Amino acid sequence: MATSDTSTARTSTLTQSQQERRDRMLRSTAELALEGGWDAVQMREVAQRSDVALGTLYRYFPSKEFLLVSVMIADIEGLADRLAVRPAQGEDPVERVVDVLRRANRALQRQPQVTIAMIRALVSGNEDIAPAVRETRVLMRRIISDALGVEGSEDDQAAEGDLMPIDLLSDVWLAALVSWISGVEPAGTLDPKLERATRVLLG
Amino acid sequence: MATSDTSTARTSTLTQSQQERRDRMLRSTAELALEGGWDAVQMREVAQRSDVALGTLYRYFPSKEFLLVSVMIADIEGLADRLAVRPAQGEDPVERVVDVLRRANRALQRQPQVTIAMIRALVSGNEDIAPAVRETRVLMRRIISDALGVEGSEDDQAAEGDLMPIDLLSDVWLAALVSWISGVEPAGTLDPKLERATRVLLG
DNA sequence: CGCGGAACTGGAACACGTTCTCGTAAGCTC
DNA sequence: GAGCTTACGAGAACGTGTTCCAGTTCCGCG
Repeated sequence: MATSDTSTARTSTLTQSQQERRDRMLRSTAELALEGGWDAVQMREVAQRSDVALGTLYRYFPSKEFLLVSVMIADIEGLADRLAVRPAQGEDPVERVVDVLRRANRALQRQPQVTIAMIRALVSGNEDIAPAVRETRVLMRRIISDALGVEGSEDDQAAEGDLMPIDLLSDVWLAALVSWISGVEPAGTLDPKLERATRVLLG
Repeated sequence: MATSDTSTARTSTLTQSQQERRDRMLRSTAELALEGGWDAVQMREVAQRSDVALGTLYRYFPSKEFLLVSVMIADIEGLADRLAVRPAQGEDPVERVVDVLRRANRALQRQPQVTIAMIRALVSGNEDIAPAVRETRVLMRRIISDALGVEGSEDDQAAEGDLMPIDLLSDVWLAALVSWISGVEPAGTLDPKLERATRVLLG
């Protein structure tokens, strides 16, 4: 759903070739991040691999952080699509959330260098990417609440019901990722920690 | 306690003049961050204000992030000292935690530019500052558990009792700070969010 | 005191994110 | 199709974090 929607605000004003250019840049970024992490994602190199001038890269993505957060958004949308196709396992809503978080973390840890680079950009504090960062946070929350099977009405305005535990859980998720990329905790502690947190917060 | 301890590992091997140099550099950093935030903390400028050569600055603090995290550690230790002198208010342990977090946030928000710069360094993902980052996380957790009046034995090994809620709360605290510096949430939402989180997690 | 090594200074040099300039190509309107 | 506007390409240029180097000072030790 997310990838095939050609009428969104972001894609509507781009020609075909522009869309392709944008995709190339995102792909090159992911490639470079996969090969050498944050340091390997160098703007000149991204531009070159994408057959695009440096200035063009900056026209599409006004900073390195913006570029990496954009990759992250695309990644999360991909994850959301996969989750839509094959929803979380389990009868118990809590179990489903645990399952989803595990799958998400597995995907993230499969390419640690990429994840680290993306999270680093996400929390960089760069002001000009605030909307993009907000979007990732919304997506993270949505992944959790979808798995939980939230009973709220259509408009996300209402349904204050029990949003807070979800908010808290997504905060814990973010903090866990930050702890990981900061070298404070090894990757292996992510899942157990989040599983316990899920049971405490939603159980 | 933290500031007057002259026998710790970090300070024991430094001469008087070296200790003074180190203090000057930390002070200059805080000054510059106060004036113009992250961008204003420029290594050449820090060195110049501290009457120190650039190379010397780098001998003491191997990166800009390390420098700012060091300022943060000093800050938190100062806060811990103030808390030791005038402990948190309230009969109820949960209320005390709420109170402490409020005081901490007030201190942080009084100098938003400084805080933003410090948090940005804290979550930078820079590998060579992992120990320092770990230290700040320990200090943050300690502030919470002290306020809560944790009943564990002396050695922090044992007392698994209910450390997790404290861990979670400190994670939420970090995530809230990150949300703030990322421009995802305004500063004003920090306190209410943390207060509700505290009640949910510790209540 | 004299000496050897570590610490410090001043400054050049390097790397990479970001900006700017200028000429060319592409797409839109009449 | 002609002209106008906007996007793009190529590359120079700038700023700042970081490293490096040659010379100097400081400090402990014989």
